[in-house]
Amino acid sequence: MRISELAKGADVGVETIRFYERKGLITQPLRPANGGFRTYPSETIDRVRFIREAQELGFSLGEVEELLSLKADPKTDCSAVREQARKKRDEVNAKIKRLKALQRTLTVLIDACPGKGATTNCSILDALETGGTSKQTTKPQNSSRR
Amino acid sequence: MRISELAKGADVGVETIRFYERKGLITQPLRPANGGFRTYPSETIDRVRFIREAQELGFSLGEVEELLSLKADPKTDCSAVREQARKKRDEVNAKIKRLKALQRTLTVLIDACPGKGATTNCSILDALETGGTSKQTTKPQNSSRR
DNA sequence: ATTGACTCCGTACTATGGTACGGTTGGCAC
DNA sequence: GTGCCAACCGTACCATAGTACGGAGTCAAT
Repeated sequence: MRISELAKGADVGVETIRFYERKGLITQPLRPANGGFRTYPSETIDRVRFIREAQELGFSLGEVEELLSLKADPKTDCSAVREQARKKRDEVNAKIKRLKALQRTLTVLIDACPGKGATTNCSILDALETGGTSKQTTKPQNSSRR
Repeated sequence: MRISELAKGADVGVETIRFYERKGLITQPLRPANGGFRTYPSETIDRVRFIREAQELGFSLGEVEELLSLKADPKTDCSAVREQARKKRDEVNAKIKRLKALQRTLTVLIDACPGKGATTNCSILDALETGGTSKQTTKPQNSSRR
């Protein structure tokens, strides 16, 4: 398939494909020696879709690369890969937990909100105090400036 | 409290506080008429912390503003606020679902990985086929380019 | 009253993740 | 073989989210 078909299939622009190629997230197929256009394997669509999905879930392209490279060097041992995957899974779990906390806060807000009248108590920051999204209520007083 | 104390309390740089002020995410206290430095109410720490937390959970500053403005205009009816909160909660729920799918994929990968030897089958994209993170296996063939 | 740390403010610079532009070449149809 | 669209490629530009910088003002201690 050609680049425009790939882009369409993954629902991104052609420029985005090229951008990912420059970033090394997808490998650019060689141009045929006899001249002409590059042809992409259809699996690349899945790869690009995965990139978008992971990105929308809050991973940077750098992190997406880490996720994708869970396959890595075919001559190295697999245990490192598994460790990486575990680490990533923990990260994802942590993120889920925090999102659930935020979700609870929003529920507190929704329940507290009378649904009509002035917007007293309809603040997410007020709801926070009741429901709690904060990971750290007591600050650890880190002295080192950033 | 002064700006540096606020920044320290929220674990961000002073410049970040100023940046949020420019963006309108936090209101800049007036400088005392008789000259001198601005003083910030301590609640602002919570506000800034919330901004960081929401951001890390994948909300843009624009979206964070939407979350924070779930309080909005004190003279308008509260039902709009509640609707907004519901919408945000649904967004958060959707994100949690997708993260769970990714988490399952990672688990499939971890389980499939022998833990030693060459890294065959230790690819997240292979695991995807087995576990499934894709929200849409059959593409909706959207004709409009982007 | 001078020093030093902090504040204020504008402007400039950075990184990330694209998006657009313009010129050239390639493929294909008529 | 002339058009025309798409691919190719480099460079430029954009928004977001800060971060750094330089000069002037402020506060507090010595």
